[in-house]
Amino acid sequence: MVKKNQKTQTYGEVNQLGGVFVNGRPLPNAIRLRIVELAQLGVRPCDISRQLRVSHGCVSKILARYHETGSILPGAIGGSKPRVTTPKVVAYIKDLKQKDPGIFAWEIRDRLLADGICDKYNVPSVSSISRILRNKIGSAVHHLNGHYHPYDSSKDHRHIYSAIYPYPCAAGPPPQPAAPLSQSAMSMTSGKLINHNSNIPTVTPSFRGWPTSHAVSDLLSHSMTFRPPPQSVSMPLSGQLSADPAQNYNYYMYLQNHQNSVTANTLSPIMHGVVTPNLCPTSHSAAI
DNA sequence: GGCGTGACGGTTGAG
DNA sequence: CACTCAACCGTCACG
Repeated sequence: MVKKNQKTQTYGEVNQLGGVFVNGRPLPNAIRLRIVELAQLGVRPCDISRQLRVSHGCVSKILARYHETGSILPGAIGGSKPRVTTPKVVAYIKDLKQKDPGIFAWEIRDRLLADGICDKYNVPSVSSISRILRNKIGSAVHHLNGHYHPYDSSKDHRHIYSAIYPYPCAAGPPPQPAAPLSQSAMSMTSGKLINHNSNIPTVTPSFRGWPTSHAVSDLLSHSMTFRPPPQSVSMPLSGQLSADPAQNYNYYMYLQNHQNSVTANTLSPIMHGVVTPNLCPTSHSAAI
């Protein structure tokens, strides 16, 4: 596993356009930035695809996401859905049940909302509450009171996992549509963090979700200040990318991200919770 | 030729 | 701590 990761992340794979990519991993933020940047300069997606040597499907996907959410960042990879039946919620349900053995599951649900234990985004479904009553509080009492709910729709309550569900991974402000870059946004300097190894700006969301369009604009503004690596790799000005530098640049970014991932400069913002954990190195892999 | 989209093989991380 | 599984990824091929 580790061996395979190291091999893949070191060498990557080459797509039909000659670009280097790592299967299963997001493109580097700098590439994503370039895609959005070039699109806003009026470069056609097909040309962006050729210039950056990224598949047009990927360009299409990134631009579509940007227009929809205002973010260029990849989504949160991995992990499990948040649990709504936290110990606190279970304890509260148990308390309600003990105080009023005849209470219905839907009444408990209403109480959870009314009492501020849950909000509309993380309140358990009626069937979930029934399951809690059945499994965690005692089936005997539950059945004797005739409140057993035979239908278990536990597979159907995914709607409760909202984008603003308040847990560390998906919490945060709702997505905002993309807006044209403004000069004021371009000149913003707060709310960002510069990676000193690469001079690539990093947004500083304290959540694992989308940054605001301001954050994206900020990112875009600083992508212009990206410094090319000292080797033969160059980073042309917007709209003037040539194919080969793009490939080198692409490949360089993978190597650089791989190297950065184990440095204190990269780990520091992560430890301070200002970089999306999705972009953090893990114990299994150091890739972003 | 350009673009949207689904299948595919892959990675990730909470549980 | 190995495993599961559902989230995500980019590429590719098709229409």
